Amino acid sequence: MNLRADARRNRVRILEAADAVFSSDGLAASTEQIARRAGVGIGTVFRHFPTKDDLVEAVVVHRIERLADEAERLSGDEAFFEFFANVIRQARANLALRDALADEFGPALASAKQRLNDAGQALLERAQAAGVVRKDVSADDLKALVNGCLVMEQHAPDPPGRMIEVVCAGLRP
Amino acid sequence: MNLRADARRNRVRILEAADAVFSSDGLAASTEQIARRAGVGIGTVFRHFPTKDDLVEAVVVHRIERLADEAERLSGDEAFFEFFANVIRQARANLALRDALADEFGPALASAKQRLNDAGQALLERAQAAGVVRKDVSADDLKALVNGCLVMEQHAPDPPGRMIEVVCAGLRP
DNA sequence: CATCATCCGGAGTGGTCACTCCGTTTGTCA
DNA sequence: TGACAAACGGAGTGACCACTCCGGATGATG
Repeated sequence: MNLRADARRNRVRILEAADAVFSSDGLAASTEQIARRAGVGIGTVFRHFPTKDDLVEAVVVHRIERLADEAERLSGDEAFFEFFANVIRQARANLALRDALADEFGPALASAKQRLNDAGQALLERAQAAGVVRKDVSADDLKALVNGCLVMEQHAPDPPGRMIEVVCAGLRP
Repeated sequence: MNLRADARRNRVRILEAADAVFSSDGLAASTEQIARRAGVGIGTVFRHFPTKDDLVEAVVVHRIERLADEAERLSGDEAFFEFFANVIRQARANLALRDALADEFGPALASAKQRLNDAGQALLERAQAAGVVRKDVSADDLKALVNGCLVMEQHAPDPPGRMIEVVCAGLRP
């Protein structure tokens, strides 16, 4: 299971390059672009990560898990709105995160997204119980709201955050 | 400029096929798929419409112009909300319209979209003057709101229209 | 009916992508 | 230091796309 020194070094380089490229260009960026940036052949990328989805997961899963962690740590009646705004803000700044939330990839990413969704659902229900969010919004609507609001923020002119505010206002009873 | 009889017939078939395919599969559908459905070779499609954008425009522009017409005919303080809901509802039912609103294509489509946007802007300003829409929303936000709400409706479970209501509620002062 | 411009069909071109294969290089360890 | 497993590099493969090209078919015309 121990990698050779050069393999270990290249693996790190590939992950750094993938993080940079995916973050700025989105997950549709080509594997070759990542290989170039890492100073490595394409074959090397595919030995370390046999599938593009594997590379995507290696780069993105921990970001989503951190989002879920942050969500689970929130408290208070307004926690849901903080969660919502936080997800949008981070995904707006990171195209890898944005694409990971919008599209389907490997199973590890799917379960991380499930965790995030569960955390969001808990906050949503708490907010609804506190009467700060309308009751006709379900947990299944959450992904839709997040992705839609993300598109709004992406297309809207500066200053950022206005669309988040509009949607959050619409979510109140 | 008069076409031969078979050319005229094929042109109609291609337009019908393109309308059907683009509407149900989106504008990313391949030209070959349309040729097959029209019962025609790919070469024939490209003689009538030298570029895929040309074909897209031939199918979609009149739909957007009809939306603009409807918008210009609206009146009353709630007209903006009717306009907004109408655009979303139609684009949700027609993937060609959805993609045409979201992405860039030829110049004819661009100017049709401009007309639609102008009509929307007029309604927005009227609504803001009447005090039914918050004042910190600009005309440039319109496309963002429409596209984002479209994504919401696409991802949200039934019944349709709930996301429209949330966003419209958020747009009120 | 013959002639010919017009139009048709679909194999072919060039581009991009994820992914593979194998000859070559390199780290490791006795 | 020599020998070998491990890792590398990048040309090659196959799939999909928009778009082209030209030999053959066909509708218009006198």
